[in-house]
Amino acid sequence: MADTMQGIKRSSYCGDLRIENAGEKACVCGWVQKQRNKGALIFIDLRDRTGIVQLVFDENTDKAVFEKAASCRSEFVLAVSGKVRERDAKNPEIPTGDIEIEVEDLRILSKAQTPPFEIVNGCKTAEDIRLKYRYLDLRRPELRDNILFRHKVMQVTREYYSEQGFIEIDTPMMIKSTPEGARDYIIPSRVHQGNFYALPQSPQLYKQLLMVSGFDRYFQLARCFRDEDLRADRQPKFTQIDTEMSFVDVEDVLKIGEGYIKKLFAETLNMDIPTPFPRITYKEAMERYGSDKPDTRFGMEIVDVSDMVKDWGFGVFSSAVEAGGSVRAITAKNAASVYTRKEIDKLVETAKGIGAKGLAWIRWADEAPSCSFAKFLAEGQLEQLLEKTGAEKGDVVLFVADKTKVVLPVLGALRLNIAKRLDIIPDQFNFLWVVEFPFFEWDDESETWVAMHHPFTSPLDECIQYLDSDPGAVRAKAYDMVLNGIELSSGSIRITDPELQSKMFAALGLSPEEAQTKFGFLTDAFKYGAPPHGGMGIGLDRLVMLMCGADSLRDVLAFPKLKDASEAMTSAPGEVDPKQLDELGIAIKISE
RNA sequence: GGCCCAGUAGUUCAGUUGGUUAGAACGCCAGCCUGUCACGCUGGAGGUCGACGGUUCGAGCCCGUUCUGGGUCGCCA
Repeated sequence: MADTMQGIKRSSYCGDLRIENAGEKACVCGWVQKQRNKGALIFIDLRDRTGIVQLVFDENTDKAVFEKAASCRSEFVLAVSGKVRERDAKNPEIPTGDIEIEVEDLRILSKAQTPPFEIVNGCKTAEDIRLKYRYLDLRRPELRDNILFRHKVMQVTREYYSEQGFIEIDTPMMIKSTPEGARDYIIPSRVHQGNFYALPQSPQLYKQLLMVSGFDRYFQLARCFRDEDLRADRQPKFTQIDTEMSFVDVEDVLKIGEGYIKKLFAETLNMDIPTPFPRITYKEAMERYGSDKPDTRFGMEIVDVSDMVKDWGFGVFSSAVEAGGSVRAITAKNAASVYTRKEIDKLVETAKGIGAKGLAWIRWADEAPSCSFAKFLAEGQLEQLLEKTGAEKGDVVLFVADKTKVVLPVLGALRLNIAKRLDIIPDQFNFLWVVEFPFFEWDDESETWVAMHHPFTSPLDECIQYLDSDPGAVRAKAYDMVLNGIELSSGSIRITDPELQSKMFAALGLSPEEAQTKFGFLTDAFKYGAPPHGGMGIGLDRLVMLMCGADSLRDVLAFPKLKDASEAMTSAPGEVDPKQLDELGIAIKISE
């Protein structure tokens, strides 16, 4: 039988004891990190969520307690009482290194099997094994500290938005499924057989209704769900710091967002993030970085050489420009030593994988630059290209010629790929706003315009005139907060004018009837007095991940899902009792 | 769904040209040790080499199929 806590009470966390406590009696509880048996002297490192404290047992003090200590193995759960004393041999490596506890009462509250991996930082054990024993993995200080940090972030978040007059309001988790956007997780209804709720992808529509109700400023640490394939930075359930404000325009929303980041970094990492954040339009972000979420921690910006090369007679370049596309380049400084011919060939394959037809390049390693299309160039043209791209000896220049909507993302992806390889990305936090997103995006598959953000996004005032004539030119009051190449937040000013809203639906090819069925409850609400409003949702998980320096969302979530959206410990999802299915009127048909 | 990478001891890995009984480190178990803190020393246990099939006198290694895990593209308004 295990010992109990009868008659004792924890007086302190392990990691909190200091030299000032020397001479005091203390009772601590925790897990055995390590037992070191010296023969007639045993040390045990006891761990809880605050850290580690050393226990000491002397054979000559109390034989019975000593022998009990000798039986302790890793991960046993102990409660000990004794005297805190200054150590003979101090350990400057840990905060409690000046003291130890001379144990008088030792309780073994729970024995433990040998864990399948060691509970230590820098654990190299494969992640799937650690996820199967997540409760053990979470004992590791680095993971534990991420979870504790996440708690701090959530606290500061609530504090900031409350201070700014935002009201925290829950919105429903079981909502109506709308076929827009990502795939929904759906929940069958028993009462309404054949009907389904959906888990929310975001509280978008409800928070807009709250503005109509007059709450004016709303926030929520909202749980959101999307049934799409997972990535290191994508989980099926995620938490958004969801906000909405009334009587505002773009400036007001961005200012609140910046203020939040500034306070958060100051109070959790003691870092000053300069505000306002740099702003860049979507168009400029695409043209300079080939991405709508640019990583601005390094240069290697895209250069347009279309005008220079279009008449040079090199078919690959000239035909791309003639077809309405462009020829653009990036210059990787001092890359020639890493990017040998063979490595450049790999880059070409990478580029093809992303959608490019090929990659032209100049590699300037030796005295004379070598160029993949040298034989098509006339005297002096290579020099012109080198000058235009700013290339010098030691550099590699890469060219992509195609439709511009292929060229830019390909170069953007190569830019990131190369920067990682060359290890030139400094460790810093570069926040920026990407603004003026296009409202519409042409979808090749359905051959229609679709909303890039969502159909309630307000166009820029000066763009409304193009709605009918040139949808592609319509820019929106939509903005993203970007940190180090990751989209942290997305938001917009919404449409509240019914007339404008119907025009947007029409431009998206939605008939008034369809619009009414899908979104009627929102547009109807707007008929009763809707304040202008807008907001944003900040991805809490991604934010915490970046602040912790973690590589994966799984490192900042207590119980993440695996790549196939299952859960390692409970192996959810699982089958249900046929009776449950009967009540729901559901029959299972496995598709091939 | 496509592509790439990896599966050998509890864990992390090595394993040469296909050749005797598959190794190391950590962990685990036992013994010794009064100031350790990555404790030390001695000894020990621990393997369906992911699975199936094939080639071969002989397969951890070669070939085929398959399973599992990870990354990535598609997808993610």
